[in-house]
Amino acid sequence: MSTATVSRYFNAPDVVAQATAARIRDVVERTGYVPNLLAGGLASSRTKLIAVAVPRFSQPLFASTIQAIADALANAGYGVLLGLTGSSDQHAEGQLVSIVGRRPDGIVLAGTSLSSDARKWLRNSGVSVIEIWDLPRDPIDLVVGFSHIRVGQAIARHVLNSGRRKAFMISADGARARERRAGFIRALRSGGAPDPVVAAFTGGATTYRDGRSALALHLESGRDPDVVVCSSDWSAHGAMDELRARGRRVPEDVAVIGFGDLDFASELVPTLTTVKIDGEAIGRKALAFLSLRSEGKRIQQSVIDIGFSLIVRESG
Amino acid sequence: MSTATVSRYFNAPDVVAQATAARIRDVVERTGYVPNLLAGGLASSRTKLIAVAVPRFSQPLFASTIQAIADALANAGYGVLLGLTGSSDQHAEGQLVSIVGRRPDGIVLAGTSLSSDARKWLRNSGVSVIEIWDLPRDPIDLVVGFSHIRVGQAIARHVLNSGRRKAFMISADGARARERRAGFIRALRSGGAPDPVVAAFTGGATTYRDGRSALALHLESGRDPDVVVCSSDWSAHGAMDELRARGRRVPEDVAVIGFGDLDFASELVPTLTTVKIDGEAIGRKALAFLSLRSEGKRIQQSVIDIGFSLIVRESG
DNA sequence: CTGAAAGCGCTTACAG
DNA sequence: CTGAAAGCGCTTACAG
Repeated sequence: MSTATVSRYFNAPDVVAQATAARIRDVVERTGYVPNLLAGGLASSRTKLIAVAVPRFSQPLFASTIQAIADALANAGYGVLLGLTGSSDQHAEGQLVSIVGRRPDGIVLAGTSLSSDARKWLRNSGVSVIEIWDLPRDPIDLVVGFSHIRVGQAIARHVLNSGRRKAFMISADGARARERRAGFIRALRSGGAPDPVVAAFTGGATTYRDGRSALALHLESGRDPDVVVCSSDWSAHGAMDELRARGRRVPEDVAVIGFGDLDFASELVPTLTTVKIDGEAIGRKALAFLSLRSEGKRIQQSVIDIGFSLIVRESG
Repeated sequence: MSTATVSRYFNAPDVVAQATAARIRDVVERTGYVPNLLAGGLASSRTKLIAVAVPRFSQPLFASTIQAIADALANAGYGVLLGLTGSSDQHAEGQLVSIVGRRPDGIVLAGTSLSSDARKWLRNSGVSVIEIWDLPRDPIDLVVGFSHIRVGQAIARHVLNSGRRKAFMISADGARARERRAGFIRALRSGGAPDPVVAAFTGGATTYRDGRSALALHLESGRDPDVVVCSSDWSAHGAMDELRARGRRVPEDVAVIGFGDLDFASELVPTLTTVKIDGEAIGRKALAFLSLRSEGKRIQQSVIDIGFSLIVRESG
C-alpha cells in the first residue's frame, strides 16, 4: 500500500475504500502510528498550528479569553504554540521570530506592544496575525478587540451619574490600562469633576496587594475619595478590604469599581461593579478569521470591535 | 552559496568563516529570512519543541510553575506547544495524539490523569515525558513533583500542634487534592482528633466563591470548627471573609489554612498560613532532564521529589 | 479508488 | 571552511 493512500486515510477518509480503510486502521491501532505533522506541514504548507502570544502565562485578565481561544482552536484541530512575550521587547521579538520559524497558520497577539519595525516585519512574514483585546491604530493584519478609551469613558459617565466626583485610580502601567485611564480622566473633566489621583503600578495587572497598599497610602495622606476605580478586580478587592479595615463603608462612603468580571466579583460583599469582556466572542471571531484565510477568502471587515459591558453591582 | 553553509550559519556559527557569515547576515537582514523549523526538525529529528499539557489555561495553582517552565524553555531556545487536557479524558488523549504528531523533544504533563492505556501508549511513543506536581506510583518516564499525601499530613501535624481538633475541609475533587485530604485525615486520626467534615468541589482549584459558600453552609448547619483547611488560597480567602462576616475571629476562634502561597496570601488580614510549592525549582529540574536526554545521557534518578514548605503566618 | 513520482526546506555525513 | 547529494516523512497533482 502506498503512503499516498495512508495520507488520504487521515486527511480525506471518505475518498478511501472501506476495505482499505479497515486495513489501515488495523495497522495504525497495532503499531500506535501517529502521522508526523512536521512532514505534513512541510509538504502541504498548512501546519494546523496557531501561535498565541501573551505577556505572561496567565496574565490573569486574559486567562479566560485565551482559554476560550485555545478551546476553540483545539476543537477545530489546531495545535496551540505558546509565546511568552513579557520579559522585554527584545525578548518578545525573539519569541516572534521563533514562532514564525514554525510557520503557524496564524498568530494571535494579546497585550503585546511591538516596535513598528517588528510590526512591519510581521506584516511581511506572510502569516495571518490577529491582534486581540485592543483596537490598534495601525493594525498589523486582523483585529478582534475593544476600545479601552471607551471603557474609561463609560466608567466615568457611570461615576458622574452616581453623583461622585472625588476619584482615586489604581491603575496598571501598561498601554491598555493607560488608555482606560486617559478615557476616564477626559470624561471626568468634561463632566466638571476634578482630576483623580492616580496610583500606577508597573508589571501586568494590578493585584490584591496593589489595591490594599495604594488605598492605605492614599487614605493616610488624608485624602477622602468617594470612588475608587481599579484596573483589575483583584486590586478592587484589595481596595475594598482596606477600606473596610479603615472603617469606610462601601458603597455608602465610597464606591469601588473593578475591571475584568472575574469569578469572585459577584461573590464579594458587597458585590463588585466591574467591566466584562466576552472572551468567548473573541475566540469565535478569531477562529472565523482563520477559517476565511484558510479557505483563501477575502476578508472585507478586518477589524472587529466586540465592545464590553459595564456590570453595575452593589459596590457602586 | 550552498544551503548547507547557511544551515551552519544558523546552527553552528563558529564553523563558518567571518566573511561568509557577514554575507549571509546581510541577506538575512534584507530579506527577513527565517529558517523553516519544520524542515529543520524533520531533517534533524530534533524539533526544539516542548509540549506543556495542563487541564486548563491558567489552572491557577499551576500558573507560576508553568510560567517558570515556559521561561526556562524559551531561554533555552525551545518552543512551547500548549495542550489543554481539561475538557474530558477523551479530549486529553486526543490532545496528546496531536502533540505527539508534532514530535516534540519532550512533554511536560501537569495535573493530567491518564488512563493506563494512554500511559502505556505515551511510554511507547518514544518521546520524553516529564510528569510534574505529583509523584505518580507508576511513572510514565521522568518525574519532578512532591507528595500530596505528605502535604496533608504536614498540615494535620501543624493543626494538632496548635491544639485544634474540629476541622472543616474545603477541598477540590481532583486526584491530588484528594490525596492531600487523605493524608490530612489519616494524620488527624492518628493524633486522636475526629474526622473533619469535608466540602468537596468539582472542577479545578477551589475558588473564593467556593470558600464563602462552603463556610456559610457549614456554619448555618450549626457546626463550629476550630480550623478550616482549604485546597487553595482562594477558597481560604473566601472562608476568611465569610467567617468575619459571621463574627468569627481568625485565628482566635478558628484558624484558616490555604494552599499555593499565591501573591495575596501574605497580604490578607490576617496573613494566610499556607503551603508553598517552588515552581522555579520544578522548571529547572525539568529543563535539566531535557538537557540530559538531548545529549543522549543516561538518567540515573528519574524521579525527583522537590518537596514543599508549610508557611505559618497569622491565620493559624 | 490507488500508486508512482516529484517536491516541501532543511540537515548531515562525506569529500575536498 | 564549503559544497554535492541523500534523506527526513509527508502531500499532491497526474495517470490509470
